[in-house]
Amino acid sequence: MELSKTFDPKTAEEHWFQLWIDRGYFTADPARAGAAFAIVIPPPNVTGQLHLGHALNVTLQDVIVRTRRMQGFNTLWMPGTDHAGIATQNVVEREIAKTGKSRHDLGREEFVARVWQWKETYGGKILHQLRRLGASCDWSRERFTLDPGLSRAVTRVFVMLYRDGLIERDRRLINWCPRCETAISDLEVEHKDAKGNLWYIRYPLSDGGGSITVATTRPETMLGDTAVAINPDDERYRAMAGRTIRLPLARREIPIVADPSVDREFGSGAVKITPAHDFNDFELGRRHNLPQISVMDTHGRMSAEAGVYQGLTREDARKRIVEDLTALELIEKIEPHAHKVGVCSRCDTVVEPMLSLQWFVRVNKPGPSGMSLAGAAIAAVEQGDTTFHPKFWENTYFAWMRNIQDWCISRQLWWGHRIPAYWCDACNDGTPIVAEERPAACPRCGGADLRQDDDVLDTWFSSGLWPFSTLGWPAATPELARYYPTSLLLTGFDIIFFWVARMMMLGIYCLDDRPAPERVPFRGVYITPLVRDQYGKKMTKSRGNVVDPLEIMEKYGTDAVRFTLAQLAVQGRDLILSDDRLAASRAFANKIWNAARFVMMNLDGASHPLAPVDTAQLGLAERWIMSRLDNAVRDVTAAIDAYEFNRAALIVYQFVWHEFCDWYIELAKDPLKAGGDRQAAARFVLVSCFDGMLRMLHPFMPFISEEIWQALRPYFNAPGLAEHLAIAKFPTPAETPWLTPDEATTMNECIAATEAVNSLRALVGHHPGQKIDVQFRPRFKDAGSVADMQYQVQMRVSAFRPYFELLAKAHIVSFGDFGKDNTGRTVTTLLDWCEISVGTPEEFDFAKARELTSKKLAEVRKHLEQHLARLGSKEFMAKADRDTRESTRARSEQLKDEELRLGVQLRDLASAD
RNA sequence: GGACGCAUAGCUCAGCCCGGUUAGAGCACUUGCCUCACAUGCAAGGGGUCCCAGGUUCAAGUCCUGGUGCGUCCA
Repeated sequence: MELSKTFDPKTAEEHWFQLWIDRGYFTADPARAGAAFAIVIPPPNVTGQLHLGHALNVTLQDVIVRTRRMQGFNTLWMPGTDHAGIATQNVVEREIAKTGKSRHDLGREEFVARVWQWKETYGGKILHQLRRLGASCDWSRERFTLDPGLSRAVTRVFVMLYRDGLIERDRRLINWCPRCETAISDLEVEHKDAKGNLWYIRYPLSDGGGSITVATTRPETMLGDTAVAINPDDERYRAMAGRTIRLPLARREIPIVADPSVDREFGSGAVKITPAHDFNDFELGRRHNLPQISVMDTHGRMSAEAGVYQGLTREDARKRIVEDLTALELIEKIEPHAHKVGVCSRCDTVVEPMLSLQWFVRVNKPGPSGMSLAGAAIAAVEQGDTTFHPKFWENTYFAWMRNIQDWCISRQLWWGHRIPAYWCDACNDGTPIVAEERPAACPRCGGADLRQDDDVLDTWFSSGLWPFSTLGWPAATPELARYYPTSLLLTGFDIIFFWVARMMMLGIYCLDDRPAPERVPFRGVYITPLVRDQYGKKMTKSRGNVVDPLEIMEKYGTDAVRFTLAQLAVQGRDLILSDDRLAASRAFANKIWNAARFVMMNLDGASHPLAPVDTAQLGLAERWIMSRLDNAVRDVTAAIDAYEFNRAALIVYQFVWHEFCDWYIELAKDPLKAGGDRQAAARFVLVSCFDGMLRMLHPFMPFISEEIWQALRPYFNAPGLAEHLAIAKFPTPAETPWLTPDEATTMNECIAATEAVNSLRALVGHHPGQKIDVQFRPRFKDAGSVADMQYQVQMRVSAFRPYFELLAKAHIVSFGDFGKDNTGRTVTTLLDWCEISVGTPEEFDFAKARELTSKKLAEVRKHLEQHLARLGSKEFMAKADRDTRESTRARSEQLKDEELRLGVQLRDLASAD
């Protein structure tokens, strides 16, 4: 079988992915043996499009999942999507709007049906995009947060929390999006810089004795003012506390109150208090028992409370009110003022703090366990039941959890889980009936006329259950027993609050029947870096610098994109993606492909499987590359275990390119031509090495590795060989070392000597292919005779001579005398233990060589001085540890010798022309 | 206003936790090679006040303090 000249990513990607799925390789079976390794995917929005954040997240998950699967773990990677309440509703509303209708025209039932229709048609898109990345999820278990099973879990948790007194309905100030017409959580509000004004408004005192000036950024809310506040320590206003003012335009009397929270430096030092439209004012109002007057409706228009301004938008009302106040000469001045405005993260509309009746989760109230939801979630991380990687993200988690506010979970939407609370119109009791199933009749009056609460739950409420609702909870399924707690969660830092924290709270609460460390939803949380563009900027739609992963996958191949992302995934640092890096990864794929072609070509005529080879009888080069492979395997395994994806990728890259291809393939060329046992051994090692290499590479580049592995598979001689690489065993290092330390040194010396000759070859300008004569000479003078030293060098060289002569395209002509220096036309380089000379052509310009040698000499002198200075320092000798002293002394000896030899070389070079 | 992260070659980044050879990689650049796996390649080479200032130490890119610049999150 022969491999085509170039690798075709597209064909391989489609073919192998389909095959893996058809064979059920990714299908989890809780009954199967092996320690469990489970990951739930952060469910993307059904409305989502694949972006680089997903690509990174999924690539890293796949790297770890594929590794664990190959290591024999019982692996589950749970895929799915969430229903994204507001986002999805918005998409469908926009669609309906094209026909000139609103959702209200359709009615709730019809509208929800339309959303489902939309979901069935377009909702699977992002999951298909994840498949194209090669995600080895158990696709047979795909879940959606509105699935019946998951919905049952949602209802169950709501009822549990309600009965435990941890959910309550309350009238509070919440963030309201007037465009989406729903409550949103604090986290769904983005704070943006805005240029506004600071209006200084004179409020006349009721007793006619002058006025007090307040400064505000929102004059239109003045109609809802119920006080003016000043700082009790502010001499300017202290006397006014307790007096009242007459609120302009509204003609109400409101008090002046003193409160230490008022910032004396801000504006005039006096502020208007509007408890129904500002969070700070709300708190202050509570402390002073102020009434709350809401002056806006759910559309953000002025309400009946606003009197003549009723029906105006917030913006128009502001204009009118400022005009009217101006006419009354109550505007003292207007200053430009930069401040932050809260906008809805979904639609960018300015959010309105609104007084509203909503459902809340009481996250700080002690539950049946004695701990609050937040408290338990904090404790779990403190105790190490769940660990963050990198660890510093735990600070972010703690900071937020310790300041967490009650969670407003109700949304005035139609798309989502409807709150399982029922109201009886007959007895009109005012308390809801909360139950998993709709009750047949009111338990209080027996009335059958029950109305379900109109609100739906925040989408994060259901995503908060994801790690166990997807496993079948509340039923006691084998999956739940086997895979919970999940092993790892990979997600972005931006949803530590939204999602991670909520899963922690709800997981610990729901799995209460287990011992403490088993309650948490995941043992580890790996926070993925942020992907930035090549200028280091965050990718955002508004910047227009969003890179479409599918496009780059098309251009470079999925394997190359995955490899690049893994290689750049450094813990705790953002990731900058550039075309250069992607191109380098594509070149890497090409390199591997061509190495495979080389091997395949040289297997021509070999038996499949290859005849077994006694590994103890292998040559040095063969055992050397096997030992390097083991080394790489060890390091890669450790790197993946530590979630150091960049290091793991680099190790694979270095081994494949700079050990296997650069050295072993070159070393194998000779035996491959030789035939017989040497050929058989080389073939065996090339194939074995490739096998190990591909297994190690597979988690990063699944497609090309599988493609090559299949081509080589017939030659593998192993009992119980897997049919496909996707389920083959991840390599482990041999139990006994392939090489003695001396043998390892020999190969290192061989490589160093080859590099030295190449360098000299380039210096003198010999053609790369030309075979050249070289001379080895002893470097150190020791107690023995010249003949002894020569003999020793000769012995060392003889250990690698055939390899060296092949690799360096060199012929060793002699082992010259030490001290008898080169006066001929040669150039020389120093190795640790010898020096090597090659002859120069007639026309060679020695000035170049002299310059090089002088430069080296200067460097050596500099370092020698440093070392001598250290050795000459009493303190160093007294305080540095013995090993350091020894190595410094040894190094200085070596440098001294190097200095001497370079000096001699320089003299020789000077006399050469 | 509070907190966190980052600063090393022209670019993108390792190395720092745990101080001690001549500070590395990829890309880019220069030179020479179409050497029968690969020109998406091979070989060689140039390129670094490790942001600044202090401190600790026999010894600092690495540890500590302060500063500057950039980024992010939370108010």
